[in-house]
Amino acid sequence: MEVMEEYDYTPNAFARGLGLNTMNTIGILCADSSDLYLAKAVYYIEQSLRANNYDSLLCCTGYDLQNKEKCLELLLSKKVDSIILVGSNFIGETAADNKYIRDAAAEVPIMLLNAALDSPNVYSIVSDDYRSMYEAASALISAGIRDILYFYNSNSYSGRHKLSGYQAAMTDAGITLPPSMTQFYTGSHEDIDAMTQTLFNVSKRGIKFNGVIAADDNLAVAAVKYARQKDLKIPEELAVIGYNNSILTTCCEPELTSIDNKLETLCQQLITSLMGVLAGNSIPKKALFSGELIKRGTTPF
Amino acid sequence: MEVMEEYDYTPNAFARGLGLNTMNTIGILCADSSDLYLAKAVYYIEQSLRANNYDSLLCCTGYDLQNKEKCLELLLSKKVDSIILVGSNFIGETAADNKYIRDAAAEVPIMLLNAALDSPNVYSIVSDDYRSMYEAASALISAGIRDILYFYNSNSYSGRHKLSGYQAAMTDAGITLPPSMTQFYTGSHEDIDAMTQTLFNVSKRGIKFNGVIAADDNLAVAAVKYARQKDLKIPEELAVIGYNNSILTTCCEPELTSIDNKLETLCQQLITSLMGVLAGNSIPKKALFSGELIKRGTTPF
DNA sequence: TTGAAAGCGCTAACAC
DNA sequence: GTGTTAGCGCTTTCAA
Repeated sequence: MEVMEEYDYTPNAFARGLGLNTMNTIGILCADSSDLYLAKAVYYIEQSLRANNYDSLLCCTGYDLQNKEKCLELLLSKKVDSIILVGSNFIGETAADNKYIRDAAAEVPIMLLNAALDSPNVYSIVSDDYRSMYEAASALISAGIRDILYFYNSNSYSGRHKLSGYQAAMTDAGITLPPSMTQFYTGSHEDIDAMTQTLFNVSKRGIKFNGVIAADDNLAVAAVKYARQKDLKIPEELAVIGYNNSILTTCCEPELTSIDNKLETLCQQLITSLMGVLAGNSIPKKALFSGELIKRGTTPF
Repeated sequence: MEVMEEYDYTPNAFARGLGLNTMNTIGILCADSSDLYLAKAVYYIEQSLRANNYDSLLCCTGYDLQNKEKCLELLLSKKVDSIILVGSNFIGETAADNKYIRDAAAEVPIMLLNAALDSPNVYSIVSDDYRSMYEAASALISAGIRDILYFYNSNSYSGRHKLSGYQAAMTDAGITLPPSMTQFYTGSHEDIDAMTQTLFNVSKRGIKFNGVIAADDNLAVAAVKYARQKDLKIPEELAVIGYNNSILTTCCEPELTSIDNKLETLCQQLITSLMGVLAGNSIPKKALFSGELIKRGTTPF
C-alpha cells in the first residue's frame, strides 16, 4: 500500500475490464440531449449512476430509426453493462420497429424511460401520461371550457398516451371531437414562432377554441403568444395547459399551467431498478408513476 | 471474413483497449448538463466526436471545486484520450484553483470551451465575450440609453470578461458607473421569479435604469417580466439584451434581443482542434471567435 | 504472404 | 493466509 501510494499507482482500467468483462459503464441513448426535457433526464440519470459508481457513455441518436440502431450496436460493442433509452421516441408502433431493442436486450438489460415494451430483459419506467392528460382536460371541462384544441408534435409512445388521455376525457364528458381539434405540428422543436403561426392558421380556417392542451411546454408557450398577439385574454378567452413543467412555464406571462411528470423521481427509480437488475434481484418489468397538474396563470383554476 | 460474418463476431473492446492503450473515448466534464447552454454544448460536442469515431464519457460535476477535481481524476483513471471542460466555470481566478487542470494536462490533452488557461497541453476555444458585451452596451448607448444595469450571476472566466466589456463600453462613453448598476444575482439559475424579484428590490432602493444587459437569457427574461409587471414599455422605457440566444429569446414578448456566441461553431472547432492534437499536429493554444448581436423586440434598434 | 508467440495488466483459481 | 500462475482477447513483432 505504501509503495502504491509512493509511486501513485492507479490500476489499469482496460486490464481490469478485460478480466472482469465489465468497465462499470452504462450506455445512455438519447435522441437529442439539447432538448430541455431530455437534457434534464440525462442529467438526473448521470448523477444517480455516478452515485452508484457507474460511468455514462452518452450517445445522441437523433430521431432517425437507422441511426438509433447504429448507436445501440455501437454501445453494445463497447461492452456497456446496460443501456438506458431516454425518452419515448425509441419505441415504435410496430413490432419490427422495436426489434433492435429486443435484440439488444439479449445481451444486456435495457431500461426505458417514459416508454414501455413488454420483452425479456427490458424494464420500463413510465409516467402515467394518459391519466395526466385525462385530468388536465377534465379540469378544463369542469371550468366550463369545452372547445379544447389538442396541440402536439410527436406520435411517440408517450405522445400516443397523452393524446388518448385527452380524447377519453372529451368523450367521457360527452363532447364530440372533430378531427380538426387535434393539431399536429411538424416543424422544428425549437421554433416557437412557427408553432404560433400554426395556431393562427388553425384559427383562420374557422376553427374555434377557448382552450389549448399542449403535449409540451414549447407548444403551450406558442399558444400563449398566439393569444397575446390576438389580444385574447388569458385565461378568460383562452386557457392553456402545457406539459413537462419546464423553465419555460415561468418565462411567459401569465405563467404557464403545466403537468409535472416527476422526471427526477422517474430517473431515480430507473437507476434503483437498474442496480437491482445488475445485482440479480427480481425487479418489476414496469413501474408507473403519476404526474401532477401545476396550476399557474393560464388556467382559471 | 465469412466466418466472422457467420458467427457475427465483434472484437472485444477491452482487449483492444489493453493492447492499444486507448478506447477512443473522450471525457466530457460539465457542471450541469441540464443547463440550457451547457446542454447544447454537450450535444454538439457529442455529435462531432461520434462523427470522428470517438465516444463520450459524460461527467456532471456541479459547481463545487472539490467535486470537479474528483470527476477529473475519475475520467483519467478510465484512460480517456482527452478531457473536454465544457463551460467557463472550470477556470478559477487563482493559480491554485487551476492546478488540477494543469495536473491532468500532464496525462492527456485538455480542451477548454469558453475558457482559457495558458498551460502546456491545454487548448482553449473561446468566444470573445468581452467584445460582444462591449458592442451590446455601445449599441444601447448609441440609442440614447445610458442608465444601463448590468445583471449577472457568475464570476467565471467568461463572466469576468463579459463584465469588463460592459464596463469598458460605459467608461469609453464617458458614463461613470455607481457600483449599484452592476447587480449580482445569487439564487437558482432556474428561478426566474427570484431574478425578477431582485430587480424589484433594486428599483425599490431608488436605483433608476432604462436598460438592462444580462449575462444570460434567463436573467434577461426576468428583466422583461419585471418591465411587464411594472407596466414599463419595452423597449421605450426599458431596453433589454440577453446572452446566448437561447430558446428563451422567443418565449417572451416582446422577443428578446440577445448575443449569439456561435456555440455550434465553437464546438466544431474544438473537436477539429482536438483531432489535430491527437494526431500529433501543431495546434494553436487558443482560438477566439466573435459573437453576434441578434436584434429582436426588446431593443429600439 | 502467412503463421506463431510475446505481452498488455489485471483477476481469480489453485496450490502451498 | 500467502504465493504462483493461467487466462482474458487483442496487437504487434518476429520468424518462416
